[in-house]
Amino acid sequence: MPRKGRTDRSRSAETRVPDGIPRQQGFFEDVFDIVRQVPAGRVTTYGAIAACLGSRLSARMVGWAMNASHHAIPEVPAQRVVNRNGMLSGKHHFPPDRPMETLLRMEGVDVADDRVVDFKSRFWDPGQELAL
DNA sequence: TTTTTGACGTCGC
DNA sequence: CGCGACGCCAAAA
Repeated sequence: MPRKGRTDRSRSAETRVPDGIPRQQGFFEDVFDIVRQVPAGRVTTYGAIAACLGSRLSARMVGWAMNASHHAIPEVPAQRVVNRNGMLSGKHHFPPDRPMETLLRMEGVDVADDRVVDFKSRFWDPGQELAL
């Protein structure tokens, strides 16, 4: 199909549907989709998601995508995504009314000192689960 | 359009 | 064992 004169990059402004709902923007969708598949009470890491996407993407992109997760639909449980240390690195980015730590505790994940307790057990590998 | 940043990860010193 | 620098790709300014 013939590509219009504009570049693919500039579709950002056009990716918005008339309803006002921002459509998932490429790479973001992949990240959101994986995060949404993370079961409650479980956590995953940026690197795991990045690896699941093909390792070609850096873990940074995952974090960057999560930044957009706030306006993503449906809501993305970003609280279940932590760094490889199990630290709630993004808690500072959560709404004050709903701290990341609180959300995790609510799901049954014990958090102490901004770290997931027994992170290893709580870890949910998207690459392994989604490989089915 | 180019430049900077970004909720990380891994290698190096 | 602790701290520093680089890399990765994409989006926002």
